[in-house]
This record gives sequence, C-alpha cells and structure tokens, in this order.
Amino acid sequence: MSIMKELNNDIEKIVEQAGYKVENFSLQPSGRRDLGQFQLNDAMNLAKVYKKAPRMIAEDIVKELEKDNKFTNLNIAGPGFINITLTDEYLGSLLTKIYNDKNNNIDKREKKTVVIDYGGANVAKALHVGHLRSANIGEALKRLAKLLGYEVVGDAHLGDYGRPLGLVVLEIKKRYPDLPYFDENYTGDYTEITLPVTNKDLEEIYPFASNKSKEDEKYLEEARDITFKIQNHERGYYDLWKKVVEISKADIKTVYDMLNVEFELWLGESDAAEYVGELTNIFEEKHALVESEGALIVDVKEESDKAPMPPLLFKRSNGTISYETTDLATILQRKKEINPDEIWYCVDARQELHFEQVFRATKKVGLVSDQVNLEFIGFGTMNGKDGKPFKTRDGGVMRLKGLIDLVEAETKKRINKETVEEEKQEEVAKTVAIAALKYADLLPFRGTDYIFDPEKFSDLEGKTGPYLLYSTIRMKSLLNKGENLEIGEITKFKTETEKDLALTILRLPSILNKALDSRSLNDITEYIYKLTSLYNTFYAENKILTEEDQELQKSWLTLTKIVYDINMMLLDVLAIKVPEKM
RNA sequence: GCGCUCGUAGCUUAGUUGGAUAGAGUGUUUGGCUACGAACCAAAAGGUCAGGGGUUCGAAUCCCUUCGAGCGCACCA
Repeated sequence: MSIMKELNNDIEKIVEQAGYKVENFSLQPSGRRDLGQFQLNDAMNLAKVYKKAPRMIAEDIVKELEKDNKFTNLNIAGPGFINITLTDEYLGSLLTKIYNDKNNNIDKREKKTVVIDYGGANVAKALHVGHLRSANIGEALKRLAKLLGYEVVGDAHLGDYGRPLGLVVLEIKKRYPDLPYFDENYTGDYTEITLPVTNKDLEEIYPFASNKSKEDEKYLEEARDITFKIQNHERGYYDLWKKVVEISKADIKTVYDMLNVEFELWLGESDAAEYVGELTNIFEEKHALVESEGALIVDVKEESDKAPMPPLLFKRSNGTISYETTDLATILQRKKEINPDEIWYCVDARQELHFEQVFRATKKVGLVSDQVNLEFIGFGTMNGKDGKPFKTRDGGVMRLKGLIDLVEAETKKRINKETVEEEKQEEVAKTVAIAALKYADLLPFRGTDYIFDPEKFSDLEGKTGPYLLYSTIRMKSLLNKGENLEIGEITKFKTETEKDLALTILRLPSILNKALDSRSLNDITEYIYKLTSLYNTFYAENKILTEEDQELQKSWLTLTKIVYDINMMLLDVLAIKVPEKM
C-alpha cells in the first residue's frame, strides 16, 4: 500500500474519532496552496447528515488533527474547508520512504486476467495514421494494468480473413497465372516457393482489386469463389493466402516495433474461424438464431432501449459469416484458451453499436459467464483541420510509416552532435521522433475526437515527448556527475518549489489508479509533464552540485533520483523509450 | 428522423463521481547561457467555459431547453 493511502486512512480514523463517518473518504490536494497542502471538503456534506453547522464540524475535526504533530498550519476557510499542511520533517520522511522503495508510492490491485484487443491492422493494407491511437492507447493501458498488478494479454487481432484476402489472391492469380498455387497438378511443397510479390506490391494490389470488384461483377464473383476456397482450406489457394498473410504480417510487425508495441498474441480473425461451428451450435441450442430475408440474425433488442436496435447479423443470405460472428467466435476462443476476467476492446468510437450488439448476443446465450466484463474502450476519431476524418492532400490516408519519417526529419536536425556519437544519431533521432508522436497522441482525452495535424506531432518544444526525454536525460546526467555525493534521505527543503514537487510525487498512486479506472492515459501524460516542469523550475532555481549545505544537497539529489525514477517508469508505461543522450 | 459523442484563450487542449481565484502548451511581447545539457527557465497580455433557464452553501461539471459540429443506425470490415 502506498504511504499516501496510509496517510489517508490515518486521517479518516482521526475524523471518526472526532465523531464523523465519511463515505468514500479521500484527502485531496489543495486547490489553494496559499492556505494548505491538502484540503478536506467533507464538513459541508456532513452538515446535512449530522444537522450541524459545517464550521462547527470542521472545528471538531481540526481539534482532533491538532493532536497529531505531523500536521501544521491547520485552518478552516470559507464555508468549512479544512486545510492541512504536513511538517517538513514528516513530508521529507515520506519521500525518503519512496526513495527506498517505489512500491511505497503505488497501490496495486487485486489480480485479474485481462485480454486487450487493440490491433486491428489489416493484412495486405498499410498501417495508416488511424491505427496510431489503438496501438498507443492499447499498449499503454496494457502496461499500466500490468504495473498495477493485472495479468494482461494483448492481441493484435489481425484482419486476415474475408473478402479482401479473396480479392488479393484473385489479383495475384490474374497477374501471375503460372504460379504453382494455381496448378492443379502441382504436388510439391508450397512453402518452398518464393512469391514474386512483396509487401509493397500487396499494398498496391488490394486497392486495385477492391476498385475493380466494384465495377466488374464477374471479377467480384471470382473473388467470392476464391474467398470460399480459402475458407475451406482448398490446396493452393489456402497456401497462397497463408503466404500473403506471412509477408504482410512481417511488415506490420516492423511498424509496431517502431512504436514499441508488443503483442503477446498475433492471432487474427482466421484463428477464430475454427470456433464458428461450435459457436453456431451454442446459438442454435439457445434458439437465438432467427431467419430474416434469407439471413440468420440474432435479436438483441432490450426493453430499456431508447433507440431502435438493429439485429445482429450472424450469417449473410449468401452463406458467409459476418464480422459480428467473427468477433463472437473470438470471444469463445478467448474463453477456451485464456479464460479472462475481462476483455477490453480498444477501437474507434464509431464501432460502439457493433460491439454493443456483440456483447448483448454474448450475454444472451451465456457465451461467457456474467462475471466476465466485456468492455468497449472507444476513442475519438482523428480528424483533419476541416473537422472531417483526416485525409492527405490528394484525398488518401496518410501512412503511419510516412508520419514517422516526417517527424524523424525534424528531430534529426536537433540532435546534439557533441554528445551523441555519429553512428547513434539516426537511432536517437528515431527514438525522439517516436516519443514526440506517442506523447502528442496520448495527450488528449481518449473519448473525444481530435484534430490531426502533422505539424503538431513535429513540435519538439513545450508540452511534448522530446521535452520529457530531454529533461529526464538531464536528470540522469546530473545524477551521474554527482554519483560520489551523498544521497538517500530528504531532511530539508529550501523553497516551496521543492515542496510542490514532493506533493506532486505523492499524487502518483491516485493518478495511476484514476488512469486505469477511466481507461485513459491523459491523466498520466498531464501528470508527467507537471512533475517534469516543476522539476525543471527547481533545477533552474538551484545549483545542486556546488551546493555547500550538504544536508540540502543530499535532499536535492534524492529528490532528483525519485523524479527520475518516476519519469522512467511512466515513460515505460506510455511505451516511450529514453535514449542515453540526445 | 432516432441515438451516441462533443462545444473551454487566436490555435491545440486539461479540468466533467459538484469545491475556494478555470490550468497548460503554442503563438505574440519581453528578460535570462564564462553554474550541474537553453529541445530549458522566468514574466506579461489573452476567458460572457456556445446561448438561456433550473437544482444548492457552492456549477465548466448535474437537470431542462435552444443553437452548432462530428459520428452511428443488419448482408463492407
């Protein structure tokens, strides 16, 4: 348990001793630092319960608090705000405990297993800027949940199934009809064949085939036929499909690697396919499937619905399964293979209705136990400056790789040529670029749409990833230079800045838990900026290495180390790497 | 039409289980490198929290309403 939580519990007991019971007691950082470090707002609410003037209640509480010598400057303001300040000695001792063990500044949670679905990349299509959010948010949520004690499994959940792949295989057949894959008499091993198609070709082939299928009915019919063949594991077509997936997956992986996104599982829609039969049986046993206009649907309406709820499409009139069904099969698969307590879907907010339908159908037939929490974690759309979904100037989507290159070109210009060895400069430029990109993306609240502007991601000053890296590296450099000096205890504060810094450090456990509760990273991105900029103020105010008061110097170095450790931990949660120098 | 998400400084935004004086960054103006890394620090100016009404000790936050924006509403995924 964090020391802040202990302090919170101590004060709750003191309030009880004063004769008052508060629901969900929580000590809050003060909004008026001129009056105190912490504030208790409960006297106003207690006034109604105990039918007593709030200021009288506040006085009772303060009287009890005064008995404890770790508090100072206790006062009551306004209608009954209680302001609490910790003595320097006590505040310093709290920080020393955090220096000794960072678990004193974290509140872990009860263990549970969570699957996070945050990939959604499609085979044979380039990752575009729209994939940035799910990758960043999902990866960071996963790391945050892990830090707080959950078992977490991230799944890339590749879009590797269905008609798009049929189209790609068809187009390859048109272009290279002589490949052994299409030769019925071929009896050799397909894995030994080198495909004359690169990932780059695939990215061109899919849009080409997709457009052609819209104009050419016969072509579309052929694609449907090939899709069917692939799904039935027909020799040749199935093997070519696997090859295409393999090529594309390798490329997708390199982009995710750049973003420090690491999936525990690289499963795809096709991996859930083998569960469709079992899934259909379950739905049939529960009599949940209804025929409608030649298709099989599941009625997912509920009485409390305010809006019309369309039925879930289980099987299309042409016999193929819909992506709702694929998602249902995936839930069944995860239940059988992982048996998680929760499944989180980190996807674009526009998919909310789809997942609502899937979740309802899941519950309707009891696919997973009622205890299992299926959660839709939607994020806002990336819009262009015109307020519409972002498009490049020529109307296309901007590739993720292109965006990374763009930012990298900016960071490259700023590399410190004197501290960074020449052979490392390119790698450092990339690391800093990724930091800029990820931090800018994680800064706005998850739920709302945000304006995507490539220039915004290229900002390297102010509230940005590079600022955090720069400051953190500077702390490390300072600690290295002072490695022979004493460190390990905080006994003295010189200015309010240091105390602000100390109080900000103590807020960490509640920030982490709030972030996990709201499934949003902006609490963390805001916090790390606040902490770092406060540190930079402190850094500019004092000359630490030449300070003559050794007790003060020791306190300062200890403070520096604590902030440095928190920064490293939080940047790791955000999946942002810190170079040695930049 | 129905539903969902929103509207905060010139721009991008935080704050939304109700708390005291709405915070940042950027841009503009200005000051600071012969002190530990200036991708830094300091200061100024910039707000009818879309408009109106209500709830109460207290509203950017909750409720109602008007205006405006984006998105979704079964055989694409």
